[in-house]
Amino acid sequence: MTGDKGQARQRLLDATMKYVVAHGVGDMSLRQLAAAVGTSHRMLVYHFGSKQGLLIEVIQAVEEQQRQALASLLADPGAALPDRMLRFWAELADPSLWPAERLFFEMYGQALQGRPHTAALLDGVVESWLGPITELCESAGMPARTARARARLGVAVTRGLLLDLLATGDRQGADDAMAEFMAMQLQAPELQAAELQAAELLAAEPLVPESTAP
Amino acid sequence: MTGDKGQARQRLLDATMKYVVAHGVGDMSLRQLAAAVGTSHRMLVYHFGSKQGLLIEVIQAVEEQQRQALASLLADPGAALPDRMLRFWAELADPSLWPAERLFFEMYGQALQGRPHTAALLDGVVESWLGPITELCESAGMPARTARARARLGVAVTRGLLLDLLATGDRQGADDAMAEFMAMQLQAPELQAAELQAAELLAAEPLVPESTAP
DNA sequence: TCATCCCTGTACCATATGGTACGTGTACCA
DNA sequence: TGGTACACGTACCATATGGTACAGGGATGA
Repeated sequence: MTGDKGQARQRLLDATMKYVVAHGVGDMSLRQLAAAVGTSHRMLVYHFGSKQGLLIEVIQAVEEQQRQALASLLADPGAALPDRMLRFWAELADPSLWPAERLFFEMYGQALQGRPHTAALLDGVVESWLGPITELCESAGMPARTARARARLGVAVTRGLLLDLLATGDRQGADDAMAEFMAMQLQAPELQAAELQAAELLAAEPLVPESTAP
Repeated sequence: MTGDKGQARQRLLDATMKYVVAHGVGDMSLRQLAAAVGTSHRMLVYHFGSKQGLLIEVIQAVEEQQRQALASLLADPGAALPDRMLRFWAELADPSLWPAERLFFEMYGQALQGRPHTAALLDGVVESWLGPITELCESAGMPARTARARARLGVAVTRGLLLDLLATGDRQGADDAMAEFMAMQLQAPELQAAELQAAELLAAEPLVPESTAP
């Protein structure tokens, strides 16, 4: 129809992304997908070699979208740090992004269980965010170690609250918790002494393993 | 062998839990499971009715373990709040619990995507923790609204850092971030003014949806 | 001894899956 | 005009899956 080399393939990949964002990646079969995107499963194998190949491309595309989201966080350097964080949270918490975030956590969970392709997802899943955010914190005047810990904490808070939001749908509750975190940061921008104290407590803690998950 | 009614069933359920904790629940087939626990897939269907039935029981068992973990958090009321939180984190972060936590996040991700059985997992996944922890915070002197937000934040931090830890294996980094959070709490136990300010900022924020996940 | 009940295994079935063989159409280039 | 490369569909295959029919095994109680 088009004739342009690779164009059909790209069209299929885009349609697949849409389908996967909407339906998840867990119980995806080539035939269902093909029917949904208006082709035959034969074509998917033709263009992507195998189901694995397709999944890998999808995951890479998701990673690419993440990197772009990160880049957008670093843009607009005019605004103050808390303001930028608020904007970022407001974007992430918007329902229009929920399907993509569900997909992210689904693939994250599968990757943690060692699913072959998804495993690569874990490589930079924390580190790639840490660098830039750490710089952000340092530019706000924090010492290096504090900045890194604070950045890590920020990523954790964001993901944890997103998990909450996706499960409960309670936007108000999640916003309140994020506001609390912001407030704590505004109130306690520097706290090397207390931080050191807490770290020592943690290091000296006797470990008492017990039943299970959080 | 035993003759006691229901005992064989319980044995299979226990063995299934072990298998599922170790291998995940995503690509579990009755035959693989049966081979791993030393029986035939026929018996699994016999005892649990269907694969669905088995999964439901497994998930209920996981939830039960969660409730027990929560109960253990509330025990030992002698220690101070930050100390108790540190103990709790030290327990959760111990590698012996990682497999169970991987399973938790895997099922969480599947539940977010609407997998039939797992969906029930989301019901109390946040709320059941919020109540007790909120009480904890209130008993530490926080006003009600702050306490609830702080509790929600605590759950988010814990789960977020656990996600980090499971992906990176960087115990030190996760501990540092948790210590930072503790320090922030010690430094800023009361902050109604700043909290309100942040909440208003968040409420007035113009929403600018963009690409994708966290 | 017989009957009953719980448990277990073997063999089987229908289905859905990922992947392949083969044929066709269409555009472009020589 | 012929040829080549890409795109696409139909039919098919081997396999693995969840679930079922059937046939006991072994213990308990009458």
